[in-house]
Amino acid sequence: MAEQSADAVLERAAALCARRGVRLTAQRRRVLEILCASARPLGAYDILDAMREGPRGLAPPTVYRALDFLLEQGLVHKIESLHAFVGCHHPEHPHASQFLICDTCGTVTEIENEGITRSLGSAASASGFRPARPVVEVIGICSGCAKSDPDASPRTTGGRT
Amino acid sequence: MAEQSADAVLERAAALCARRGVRLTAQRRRVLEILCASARPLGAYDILDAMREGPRGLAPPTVYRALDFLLEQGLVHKIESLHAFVGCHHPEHPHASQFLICDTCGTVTEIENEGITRSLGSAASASGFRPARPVVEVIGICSGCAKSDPDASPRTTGGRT
DNA sequence: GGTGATGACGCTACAATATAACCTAATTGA
DNA sequence: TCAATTAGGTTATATTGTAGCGTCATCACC
Repeated sequence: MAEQSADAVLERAAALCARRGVRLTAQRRRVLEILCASARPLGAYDILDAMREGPRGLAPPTVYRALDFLLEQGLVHKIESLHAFVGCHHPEHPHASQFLICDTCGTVTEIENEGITRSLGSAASASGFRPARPVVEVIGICSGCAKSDPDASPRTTGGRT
Repeated sequence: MAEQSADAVLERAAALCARRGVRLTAQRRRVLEILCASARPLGAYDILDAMREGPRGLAPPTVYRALDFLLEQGLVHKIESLHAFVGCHHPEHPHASQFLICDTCGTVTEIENEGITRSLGSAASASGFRPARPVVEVIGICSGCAKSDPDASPRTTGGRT
């Protein structure tokens, strides 16, 4: 996510980890760095490739372990419908993960919509369901792409899944 | 989904397809049947196994092709966070797909919450985003599991992804 | 400074999910 | 009936994610 300086995000992540008594090791930091430097979500193997550009050859478990850590700490999010990961902009406070995913240009926008959060909560409690991890991913076409191609239709099948 | 007679669902699916002029072939019907008979979401390879119990040996593309068709027709839904599929209860009218997924017993409940739909819509339009396919999957613990084990904590990592 | 416990990582192998590509068979519409 | 279209069979392979094990680093404590 390039909208904030990656440095700033990294710095805040380090502070957060220190405060929580967990270790932001070199590998974990590197993965976070790569994710923050990307404007779009990256697959685990994309990250792996990026890390291999350095000296050493790494294997998938290294990346997945770093991602597990970063997910637990709320420093990155997983986009389930893309099998991909993005850096989080505001890891300081817990929040639902809600995303707008452009099917044309691939950019992902994290939103924090109180209405969605509230509706989800009341829908869950109406059925006695105890929510732990909400996944909200709206796939569609972002305003930029809609403008440049007003007739664009999503690659995604149907509209009624 | 066993809450409605699978026969009834199948019958309505056939009628829908006829009305739409698309073909609910034997393979497609079989996949839908298997999904409707299951109380829980099934992976593509689970379906494949179930289909292999008959005479012939089938390959993955057969199942994935049938699933693509059923998804397009809104007869099944994909649960992104589980890489699995469920039959849809009310394919007649288009609807957002919203699910409560129990992390303990694995059951998936499809809900249709007007508030969620509305919030998603307004959040999207606020950013000029044209939504095509909303993915709403709340992972947590269902009321039944919460009752039988009040301290159950989700298998899912963290609460703050 | 040792030392044992724990956590992080390298590495190999493999499991699970999904698709490409090509060909044959069935169905449709004229 | 025949050409066009759609569905399905088959092989191979791509993509995503884990298990399991050994080694090294770090930390708490003596």
